[in-house]
Amino acid sequence: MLDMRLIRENPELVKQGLANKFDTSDLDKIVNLDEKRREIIRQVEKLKGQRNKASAEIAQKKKAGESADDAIAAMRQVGQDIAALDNELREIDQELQTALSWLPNLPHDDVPVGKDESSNRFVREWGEKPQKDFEVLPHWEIGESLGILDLEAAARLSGSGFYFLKGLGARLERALYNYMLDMHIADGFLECSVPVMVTSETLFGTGQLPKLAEDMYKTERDDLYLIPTAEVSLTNVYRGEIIDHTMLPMYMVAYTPCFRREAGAAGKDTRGMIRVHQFTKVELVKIVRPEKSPEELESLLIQAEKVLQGLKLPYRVMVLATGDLSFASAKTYDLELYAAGVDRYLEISSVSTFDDFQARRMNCRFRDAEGKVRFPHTLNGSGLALARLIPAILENYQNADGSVTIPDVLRPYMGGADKIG
RNA sequence: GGAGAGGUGGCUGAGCGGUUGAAAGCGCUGGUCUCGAAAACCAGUGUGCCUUCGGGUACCCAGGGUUCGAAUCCCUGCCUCUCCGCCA
Repeated sequence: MLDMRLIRENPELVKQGLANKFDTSDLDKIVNLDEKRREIIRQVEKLKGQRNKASAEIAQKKKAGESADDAIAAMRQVGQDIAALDNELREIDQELQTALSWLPNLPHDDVPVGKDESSNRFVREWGEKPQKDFEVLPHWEIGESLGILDLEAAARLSGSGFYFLKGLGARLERALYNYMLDMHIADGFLECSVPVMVTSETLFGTGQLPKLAEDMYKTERDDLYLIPTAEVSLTNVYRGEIIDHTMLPMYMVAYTPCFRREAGAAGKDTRGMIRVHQFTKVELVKIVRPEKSPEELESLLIQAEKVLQGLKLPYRVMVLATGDLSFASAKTYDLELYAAGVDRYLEISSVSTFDDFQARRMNCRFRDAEGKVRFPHTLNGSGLALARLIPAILENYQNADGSVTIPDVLRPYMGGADKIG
């Protein structure tokens, strides 16, 4: 949620930000609703002042045993006027809140302006693409031939867009998330195990609702959504609360399944486990003091990179263009992992700062050392997505004989095994 | 799922439909005292909105309703607790 005060006082700045994000919301309408809202508040509060005064007098008279019938009769009309204005105010409030809830966050000044990913800017890269003197099979082929990935079984159970790992494949997933969790915990993140079904209020808080309703699974009977990312459960942990500044910065990490309908993605990445409806992910979330958030973003990015460096997987860092940013994000770095079998870069982590956009939607605040109540900044980053990591390992660590070498750092988690196959 | 009880400030906990934004206690902050600390005493201590910056107004789980007037009465929803049932 954007600050209404900012919109009111600096509409041109907000308009520019929205334009850079290629958002077409009618900001003038919002400014007008806001003005109308304040006008009604001025009127109704004046009447309420009268009413409160009269009520006190009525109470006094009754106490003194005098008749207050005249005063009561006189206030009857005022009471009706107040009710009418309150109704009008409620409607305008609702209209204004709805309009505000559809406004995306504003991008930072240093985010490249552009309508899609072709404007994303290269930041840095790490590692060498593996040189292979044989044809590297894509992960779905090598996975099937090693007997560790059974996409047919997954389709039998759930239809297209699911994966079924077996044996050392399932073990590899477990090794990966244990490796990642251990690393993040050692670096100060609080390990959390969280609900994967949440209410619409929770999804509103992080900005998935109202805009992304079509991209999520919903349990109609109970009105709960399956989370598309653990960001939702972690970030909302103090929704509606005022926390003490000594709790900041708060670093959290959780391993969860994630659920995405991938509506509108038909035809893209139809093979293998790169784009699926259910995948697992280790997610990192930070809640921090506003003045610290730029450096917290950089260190969060480094935290995600550390996983790939440990696994010796080559990647590049991109900063997303304004048009490629998600609804709630003010600035996002993508980590793109090179996978030799499909011969392309896969988005494996998205590291974002939301400024106070999510905190406002969640109404999550903190009391600073001076006792002042303020909105914190929230950030998150994948650390990392397993359904992209496993294909990259199966492809980049593939050997000519059809086996796959297990990265050094995972071997302790794999019962000492050094290769699959 | 069935039966019952209940949701009040950071916490505990009062609160006949009418000076109740809300007693009291605890906690916290500042002060006095002290070489310093503890104790004691004194003072302060919620959030949002509107504002002509004097103030005004709203909020006692949430949303409706009754009333001149609601923390207090009524309805709906959510949540918590106890007992039973079911169950990993």
